[in-house]
Amino acid sequence: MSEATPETKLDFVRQIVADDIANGKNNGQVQTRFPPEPNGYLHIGHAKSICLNFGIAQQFGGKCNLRFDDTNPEKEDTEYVQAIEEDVRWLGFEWEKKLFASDYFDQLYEWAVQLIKEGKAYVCDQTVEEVREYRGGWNKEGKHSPYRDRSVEENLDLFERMKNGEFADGEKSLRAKIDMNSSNMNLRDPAMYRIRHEHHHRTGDKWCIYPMYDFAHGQSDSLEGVTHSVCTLEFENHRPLYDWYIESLGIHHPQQIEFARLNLTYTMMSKRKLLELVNEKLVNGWDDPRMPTICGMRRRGVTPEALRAFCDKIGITKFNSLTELALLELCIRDHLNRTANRAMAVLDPLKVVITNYPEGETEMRQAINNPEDESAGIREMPFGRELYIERKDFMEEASKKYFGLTVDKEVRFKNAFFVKCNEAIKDDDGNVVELRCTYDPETSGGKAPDGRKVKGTLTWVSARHAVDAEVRLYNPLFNKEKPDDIEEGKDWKDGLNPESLVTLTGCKLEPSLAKAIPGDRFQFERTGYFCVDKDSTADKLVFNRTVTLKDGFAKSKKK
RNA sequence: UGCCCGGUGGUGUAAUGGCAACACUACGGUUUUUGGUACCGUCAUUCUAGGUUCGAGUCCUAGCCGGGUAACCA
Repeated sequence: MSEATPETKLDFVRQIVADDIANGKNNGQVQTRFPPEPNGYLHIGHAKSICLNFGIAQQFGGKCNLRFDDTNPEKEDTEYVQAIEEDVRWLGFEWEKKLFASDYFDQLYEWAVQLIKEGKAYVCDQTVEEVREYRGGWNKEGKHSPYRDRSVEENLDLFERMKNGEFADGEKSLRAKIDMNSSNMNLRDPAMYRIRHEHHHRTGDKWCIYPMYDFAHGQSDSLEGVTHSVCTLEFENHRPLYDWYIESLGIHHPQQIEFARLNLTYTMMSKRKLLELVNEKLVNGWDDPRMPTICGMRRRGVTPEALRAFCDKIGITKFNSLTELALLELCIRDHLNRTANRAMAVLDPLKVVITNYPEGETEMRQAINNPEDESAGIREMPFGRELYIERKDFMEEASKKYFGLTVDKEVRFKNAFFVKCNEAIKDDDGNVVELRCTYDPETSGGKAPDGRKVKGTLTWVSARHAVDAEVRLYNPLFNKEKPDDIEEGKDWKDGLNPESLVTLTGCKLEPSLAKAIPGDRFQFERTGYFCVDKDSTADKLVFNRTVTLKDGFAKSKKK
């Protein structure tokens, strides 16, 4: 269970945890939590946090909860709760407890009353605009709200009446009485409760006042016995407030630790913008395989193992980094290379007729399912007179660097024979529509008895037995490494890649693929990793390209 | 403009005062019935300037650069 070997380097968060255990802090216990707000779908950035929080618990013999920070009913919904649970489980983690901040609304209310009684909180009648004005600025002192010195009795009465629904939204708020001249804006009498006559997805209409994140998060951690409250960097300035509430209330004090969120090249991580892509139908839903969402990546064919390996490789620091998409692709390829069975598929078919192969005859050729995994076994695929190869595997004129077929050149058809092209048949427009070739029956093992060698090995499928499929090729959703860097006068959506989805129809697959079901993953040899999409039916197969293979030839061509 | 947090190859991380290490990318090569995989090789004055120290990427000071931050969002 423990991934920590003596050589394992601990990131700074794990180092803190390890030190705390060594020092006997929290009685050597470790409790973490993953605390999403159920207002959207999880993306790969959340995966980093999930792997960190659950990973720490696993590694140090602790526990990790899944807690929904559902303190703002406006944007939240059970649809998201279910999706989040599914995604966390799919990633390979199981929570100790499933919790909701909304379960603590009664306790939180009592704590608010306690702070009022201690003169540390007051009901304020200022409008949002007035609060902003009175807060001052970075170089501007704050001013006390005229309601700051209300008596405890009045505050108690007013707060109860807020709860009872006697006031309209925005009419009043409960504020912490801290320091209107703090250099940290979060401490200039922050709001604790706001009035929202809104239906909550779990508490229904019981409440019309809702606690702010700051007044709910730390106390929720505390209630759950969280020892290490790990969150992202933008909450650094909230830590003093987190600590202030905990200390004022005199309750168990978890330690908040902040780390840098994930940034990926060619990828947009903003929840708001992802929502916009979905709403404006710029993508086909949250699980569009181009989306950086966990469900999108799942549909695309990415494995949880690959995602976890990625999260492990990127490390945890406080540095605002930009990770290259290539690293994610490496992790995906690495896992799929070991686990995905090989198959032959021709995405852009060009017919090949083996003129010296008897008409109407077929023979079965053996193919290794996975050269990286002997236990995957072998399969058979039919070879005959008419075949398909990739159109790009034939060139009329080619340099010596080209390993494909040209007229008068011989190549190997993988798992079959040496094949030589004799003639390219063209249509009236001059397009090559068919290759007339001959094969050498003596090369059945893939080698020639006379020792002659071929440079190229091509993939192929039997025309008579091939099954048709639609294949969806995915490219990065954005053209730019940093889609958030928006040029003057441009919109972030101008950076969308028009070729992020390329749909191919009439692709020809080896017959064994006919029985593939949604979720099945394969390596189409020499092409990439593909999985069966959920749109796929027995009548119409649909494949998604998860990631291409590394292509050394394409690279050398670029030069 | 204040406050907070950062800064190590193209990228991401490591080095916990003692030989700057690992991975990715790129480039070159070996092997190969996938131009895949595997394997080998090449790529750094640790942001700058001072200081402390026998010794500084690491500690101190200043500067420069980057990020966060002034919702009744999280």
